[in-house]
Amino acid sequence: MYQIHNDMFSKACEYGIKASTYIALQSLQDKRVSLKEIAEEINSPVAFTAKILHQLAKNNILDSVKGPAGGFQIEKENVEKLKLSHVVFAIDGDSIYSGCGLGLEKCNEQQPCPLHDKFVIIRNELKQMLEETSLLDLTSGLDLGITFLKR
Amino acid sequence: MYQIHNDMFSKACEYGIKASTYIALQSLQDKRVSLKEIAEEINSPVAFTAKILHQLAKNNILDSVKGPAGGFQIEKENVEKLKLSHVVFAIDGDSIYSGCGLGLEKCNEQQPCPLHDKFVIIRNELKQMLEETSLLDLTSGLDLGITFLKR
DNA sequence: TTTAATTCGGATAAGTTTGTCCGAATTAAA
DNA sequence: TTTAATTCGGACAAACTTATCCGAATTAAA
Repeated sequence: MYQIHNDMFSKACEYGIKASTYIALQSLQDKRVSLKEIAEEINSPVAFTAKILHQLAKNNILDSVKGPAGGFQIEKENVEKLKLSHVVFAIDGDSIYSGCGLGLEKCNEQQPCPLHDKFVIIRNELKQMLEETSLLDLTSGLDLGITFLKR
Repeated sequence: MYQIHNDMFSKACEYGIKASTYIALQSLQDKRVSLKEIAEEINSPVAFTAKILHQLAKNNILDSVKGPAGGFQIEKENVEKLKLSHVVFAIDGDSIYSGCGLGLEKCNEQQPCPLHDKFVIIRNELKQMLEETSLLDLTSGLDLGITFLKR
């Protein structure tokens, strides 16, 4: 009927997470990276990625520097402090934390949809995972060639 | 930046689940229900809902009858057998069971994305929830006014 | 047999997300 | 000071999802 609905995250969010992870990895080695390099490394459309990086920079997740030898960077000490939840929030807002699984305007403990209780459980686990996973966690396997940001 | 990304399910899926639940509830009382009534009860756009019901009927989740006094129905004995996973699958396909959290084409145990392990855990819980929740489960609270399909 | 209620199903429109283009602003280096 | 590399940011285009419209097919009832 429709195209496959495959997104726990939006594309913007996927790119944001992958870009942040790559930037974090390079930042740990004191390397600043350009938009072009990032897009290549995470296999994402350049201009679209630019907007997402800009958004992340505005939300103080990344530092951006214009001009030659400019690019994006994350303060070393922040690589561990920054969690997936921060990245997701900067791009998609607090959507993951609110909203009814069946799309009801007002759905809560008092007047829940039939799926409410079961849905809340799953979402809280997602929330917890996002809040306890840092950019540092995501970089760990990359160096060793255990994990990948493209393919 | 973008609109709030609020969907664990697509709208089509939300309507499909709510409609199936309402039809199940009425079917338990041997009532066949019309598209119009369904759309009203679940607060969904009529024509769009028609397409989703049609899709569910094609996948043998619903029985549909044309003509006056026609409408949609679910065999009583199927109300408990039909799980959320069946409804979701009929509308969105197997998306929930496949696909990488970060959108990689090839992401698996051997060559995972950095989020793979944590993502798989969450998704398996979602999968399990969908597979063990029946339409009967969803109807239980509706009669008693404990749960709601609109508002 | 006719009528009317209903689902079926294609065409099309509207809205959102994703993606592209291009010039402006910034800034390091020549 | 000029040049060139880069991010910034708006306008626009493409793709996908959601939604509407309307006629065809079906069928129970008048």
